[in-house]
Amino acid sequence: MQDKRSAAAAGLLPVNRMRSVDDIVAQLRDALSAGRIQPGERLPSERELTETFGVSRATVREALRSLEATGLVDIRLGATGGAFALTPDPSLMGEALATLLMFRRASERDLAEFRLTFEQENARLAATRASPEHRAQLAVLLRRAHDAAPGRKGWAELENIDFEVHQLLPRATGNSVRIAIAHGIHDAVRRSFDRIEPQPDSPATLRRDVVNVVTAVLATDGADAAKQMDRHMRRWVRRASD
Amino acid sequence: MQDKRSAAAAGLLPVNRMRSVDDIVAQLRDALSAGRIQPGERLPSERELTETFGVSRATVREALRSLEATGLVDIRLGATGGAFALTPDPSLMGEALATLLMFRRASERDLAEFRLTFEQENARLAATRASPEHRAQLAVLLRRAHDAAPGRKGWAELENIDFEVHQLLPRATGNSVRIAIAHGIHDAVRRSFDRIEPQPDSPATLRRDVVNVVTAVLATDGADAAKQMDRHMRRWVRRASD
DNA sequence: GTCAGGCAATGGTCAGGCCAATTCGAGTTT
DNA sequence: AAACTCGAATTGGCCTGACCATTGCCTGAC
Repeated sequence: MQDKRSAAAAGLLPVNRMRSVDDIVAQLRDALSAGRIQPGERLPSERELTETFGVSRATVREALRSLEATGLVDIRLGATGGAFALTPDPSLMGEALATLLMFRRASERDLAEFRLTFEQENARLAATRASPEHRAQLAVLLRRAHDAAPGRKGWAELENIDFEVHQLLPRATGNSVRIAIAHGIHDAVRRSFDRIEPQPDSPATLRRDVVNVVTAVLATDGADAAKQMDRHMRRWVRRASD
Repeated sequence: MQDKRSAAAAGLLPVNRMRSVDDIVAQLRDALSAGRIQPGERLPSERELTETFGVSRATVREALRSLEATGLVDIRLGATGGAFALTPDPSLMGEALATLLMFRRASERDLAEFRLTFEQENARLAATRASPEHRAQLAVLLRRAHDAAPGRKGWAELENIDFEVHQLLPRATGNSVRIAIAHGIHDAVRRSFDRIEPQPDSPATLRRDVVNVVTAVLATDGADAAKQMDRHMRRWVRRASD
C-alpha cells in the first residue's frame, strides 16, 4: 500500500497491469498492421503460438477471439483451418456505428445531420474527379433512373439506385477516408432506416433528385452537384426525423 | 460445391455452424442491447455463467473476451470485479475507423482533405450549440493559448491546445456521429503526423488560428467560426502536404 | 480411374486446478 | 474510540492435459 502511494506521488508508472492476453493481442495486431502478416495469410496454429508466446493454449485462444471480434482475423475449422489475416473491411465501421445507433436512439438525427454536409462534399469532389469508369457507372444509374417505373412499382428500384449513387460518389472522389466513412454510414443507414414508407409523391421526387445530382456530377459542375445533393439530403433529413 | 450451390439456389440455410461461444456472445449481446443488463451493472461471475450456460469456464471466458474486444463490457479484477456492462461509446466507432485508416494506409492528403470540411462544420455547429460546460472548457483553452510562451518553447503547448480544441469542438456539437469520427480521425492523425517540424513562424500563426477559432465559437458566430477554421485547416493541409 | 477408409492437423470444448488482485471484516494495537 | 494489521473470501488470469469434430489428403482396394 505504502509503496503504491509513494510511487504514485513520485509520478511513477500507474501500475503496469499487463494481462498476457493483451500483450499477445497487441503483438499480433502489430504484425498485422505492419504487414508482417499479409491479408489472407494464415497465422501460426494455436499450438504453435502457444510455444511462440510461452503461454497456454487457452490464453492464445482468448487473444484470437479478441482479434476475431474486432474483425482482424477469420477463424476457420478443419485441417487447413486456422486464423487468417483479414483485410480490414469498411463494414467494421458499419458494425460499430450500428451498435452505437442501437443503443442511442438520438443518433439517427445525428447521422442525418452529418450526411448533410458529407454527401454534399462527396458530390462536389466527385464532379471534378470522377474517372471515366466511375462516370460510366453513373451514366448507367442515370439511365436506370429514367427507365424506372413511376408510382409504387418503381419505388424499390429508385431506392436501390439512390443507394448506389451514394455508394459510388465517395468512390469517385478517390478519397479513401471518404470511402471508408461512407461505407460505414451506409451500412448503418440500411439497418436503421430500412422501413421508410414511400410518401405519395416520393418516387417522382426521388427520381428527380437522383437525376439532378448525377447529371450535375457528369457535367463536372461541382457547385451544382453540391447544391443538388444538398436539396436531396434535406428532403431525406426531413423524412428521417418524422 | 454442387451441394452448396444447389442449397443456395433453394434459398436454404448457409449451414448452421454454431459455436457455443458464439451463442453465448449473442445471448449476452441481446441482454445488453435490450437493456436487461443495464450499463454499469455487473454481469454474473464467470463461474456463475458456467452453470447458467452449461459450458466450461474457458468458453465463458472466450465469450467475455469477445464482448470486451467489441467494447460492450469492461472486465475488472478482484473481489468486487467482474464484467461490467459498458455504455456504448462513440470511441467504439472511432477505434474501428482508426483501425481502418491504419490498415488502408489512408494517405495524408485524403485525411487532410476530409478534415477540411469536417472540422469546419464542427466549428460552425459548435458555435451555436456548445453547452455552458463546453464553453467553459473552450475559455480555459483560450486562456492557455494566450499564456503560451512564444517561440519554440510554446510550440508543444500550442500543439496540445490545438489538439484539444479539435477534440472538444465535435463534442460541443453534441452529434455522436461527429464525435465518433473525430475520435478515429484524430487517432490516425496523431499516428501519422507525429513529426511535423515547427516552421519558423508557426507558433505565432498557430496561436492566432486557435484564438480566432475559439473566439468565434464563444461568440456563437457560426459563420465566422467556420471561416476561421477553414483558414486554419488550409494552413495545416499545406504543411501536411509538403 | 474411382471410391472408401483411415490418418493427421486444426479448432472447439471440457475438467480441475493454482495464482494474483481486491475487498472486507475480525481482531489487535494505539 | 480510532487506526491499523492480517487473513478469509471472491473474482478474474492462467495453466495442464485431455477428448471431440471438422476437414483435407493420402493410401489402398476395387
